[in-house]
Formats: sequence, structure tokens, C-alpha cells
Amino acid sequence: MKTSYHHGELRQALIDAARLLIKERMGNDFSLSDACRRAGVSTAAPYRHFSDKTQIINEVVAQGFADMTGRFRTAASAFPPGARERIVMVGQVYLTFAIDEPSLFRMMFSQRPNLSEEDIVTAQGKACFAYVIQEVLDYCTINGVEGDAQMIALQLWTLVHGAASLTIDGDYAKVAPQIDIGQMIALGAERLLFLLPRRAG
Amino acid sequence: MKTSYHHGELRQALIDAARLLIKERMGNDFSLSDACRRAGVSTAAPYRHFSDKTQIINEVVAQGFADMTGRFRTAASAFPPGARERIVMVGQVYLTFAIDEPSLFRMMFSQRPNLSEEDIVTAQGKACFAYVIQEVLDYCTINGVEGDAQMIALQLWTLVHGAASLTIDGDYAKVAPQIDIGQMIALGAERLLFLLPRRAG
DNA sequence: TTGCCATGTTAGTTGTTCTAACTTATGTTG
DNA sequence: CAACATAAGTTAGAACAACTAACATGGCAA
Repeated sequence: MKTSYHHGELRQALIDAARLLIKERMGNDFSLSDACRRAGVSTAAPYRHFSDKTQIINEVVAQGFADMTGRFRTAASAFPPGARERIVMVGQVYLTFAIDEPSLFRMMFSQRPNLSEEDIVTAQGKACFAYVIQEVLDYCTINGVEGDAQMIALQLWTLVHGAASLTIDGDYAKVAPQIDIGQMIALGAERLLFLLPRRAG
Repeated sequence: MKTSYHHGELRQALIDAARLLIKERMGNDFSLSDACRRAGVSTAAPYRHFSDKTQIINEVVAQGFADMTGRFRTAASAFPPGARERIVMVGQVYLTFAIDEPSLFRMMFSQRPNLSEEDIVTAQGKACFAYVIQEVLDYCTINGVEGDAQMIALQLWTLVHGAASLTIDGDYAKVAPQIDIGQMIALGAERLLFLLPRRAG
């Protein structure tokens, strides 16, 4: 049998526990002690693997970004490069991720001070955003979309991100409970990406 | 002179201190004890005015929403109803507010659980969002804009909110440091609101 | 086998939220 | 105007979280 003095996988176990607690408790005010109890170790154990509570949070956030990027890739890969569906899928994954883990999503997009350029969080975040933008850039190139592709990409990202934020905060529900958010994004994205005049005045 | 046993304005003093600390410490992890030290009272004093730390935070957030709405009104009132500048101003105030008090902005848009319908936070938040939407609805009505005005309003709100969020989190800077965010919003908003085909293909 | 060192432990410090029991100022009322 | 009820402070302390220091254990390497 395994003697229990050494956990063996404590580092990742703590990260997983933290992520779960963040999801359950709906906020970054989760307790590290709780994570320790989950992992079955003492409250001093984390400090063999992390310098800080902040460092654990950063790790969770970084893995969140990696996760999100992975889901983007998987969803997009079902369609050929340049397909309109790829962009739609990326947007949908973005929204779904936020709804699935709202607290984590919020923490991923809450700038933490003292975050250096070479930090894993920065790296994973960058990669995640870059993926989204590149997907739009590819679409524009392949389909010969006119205009500043970078600008269009940022606008789409902004729209979807705003929609994700306002959705998980329940803000749409406060002022427009009847609205279909998916449709709102779809129509907005079409106007930003595709040429779809409302009407020729 | 004033004898110092009774503060007199402690409730609002604590709210103000909390708001300042939130601004300085960049997060909702500010300490109530700190706020007490600022206000010059003991750490037990707040509980004569608030049941909870959460209740203080809610008060700060509610006043934040009231503030934001007030700034909208002031900025918009410089132009006549139906003027395009009114919408531009509201968007600009939205962004400026977020940049000015990023942590407060984040807390305003972080859904707190156990928030009843008749809470001040809910009320002030609703009023704030409703103002933004109404401004767009008015524009559409007065100028005879075709299409679902409510939908357009939500799209504009979403775009501006997304831009505010990504700006204060420094996310644009990570992947597109050269971009002019104001211009990006302006162009996006134009495409959503006004008929501005990229080019007749 | 022996000893090093990574990784765990217990115990204790500091700081936080919140409660209980006590104190002081204020304003109302006979 | 005296008396007291009450609002709004106080100190003391409980419960708990983050983190540190000093100790314990066991896996690995010479």
C-alpha cells in the first residue's frame, strides 16, 4: 500500500481543488485551507510547491486559458480553414466556457498586479487571445474580406467577450430578459464581419 | 470642539474609505479593518451600520452605478436628443469610468450571489443599464433607424462593455499594443448603428 | 548502509471578520 | 431640567485564513 506521508501529485491536486472551489464558491475568495482539506494535506503543505496563494491562483488561471484555447482548437477543427462556421464555433465556445465556469472566467480576465511579462498566465492568455484573432484573420485572408482585418478581429473578440461578461453577471436579464443572446451576437457579428446593410436608405 | 466618541457620518465615511481602498489596492480583497483605521474608528464600529462586509461592498457598488448614471446624464445633456454625439459621449463615459476605477468597475459587474430583486445594487444597476439602452432607443426613434432598436442597443452596450473590460485588464495590450481602442469602438459602433458598408463588393 | 533533501507535519504569529458585553452621548418626555 | 432609552461608539475575544519556523519522514544516490 501507499504510505500517505508523501502525496506525490500534490501540486496538481491543489490546483484542481482550487479550481473546483472557485467554481463552487463563485469567487476568488476561496480558502486555501479548504483546498488542503480536499487534497488531504495540512495547510502548510502548499508552501512546498507554491510561494503564495496568488501563485496557485495564477496556475489555475493559466490552465484555464490553456483549456479554453484547447476547446477553441477542437471546435474549429471540425470545419475547414476559411469556413464561416469556424468563427461561429469559436464564439460559441467562448460563451459556453464563461457560462460553465463564470468565476474562473472572471479571474482570467481580472488583471492581477505584479504580473511579469514572462509569467505563465501572460503567456497562456496571450496564446488564447492570439488564437481567436488569428482565426478571424485567416477568415478574412481566405475570403478576401475588405478592410482592416486586425480591426475586425478585435471588434468580434470585443463583442463576444462583452456578451460573455454581461451574460454571466446576469445583466442582460435585468434589462432585457426576453432577448436571445446567441442571436444578438450572431447578428452583431454578421454586421461587423460580413457586409449586411440593414437597408439601402 | 466636537467630542470624538460619536463620528456622526460614519456610514458614508466607511463607504468612501472602502471605495478608496478598492481603488488603491486594485481588488475586492481590501480589508474592512483598513477602512476603519481610515475613518478613525474601531473595527467593531461598522457593525452598527452594516450587517456584513458584503453589505458595505454592495453599498459601494450601488453608489458606483449611481455615479456612472449621473455622468452619463451630464455628458449627454450637452447635446440635443437624437444627436449622434449623445451616443458617442455615453460610450466614452463608460470607458473612462472603467479606466478611472477599474476595480470598482469589475466589482460592479461581478454578480454577487444572494442578491435580491429589491436590493439597491440591483436597482441602481438596472437604472444604469436602462439609461444606456434608452439613449440608443431614443436615437433610433428620432432618426428613424430601421431594424430592431432594442437589439441594436444591446449590441452597442455589449461592444462598449467588452472594450472597457478588455482595456482595463490590459488584454488588448497583450495582443495588439498598437491599436487605437477608441477608434476600434467608434468604427464598430458605426457599423452596428449606422449603415456603413465596408465596400460595395 | 548512510545520509541528503524533497516533501510532508505540527505549532505558532499575525491579521481579518464578526460577536458579546460594556460605555458614552444625545434627544425625548414627564 | 432630570432621567432614561437608545443610537453609536468601545474593548475583549472567538473563529479562521495565510504564512513561517522548526521538526519528521521517506525515497534516492553514492
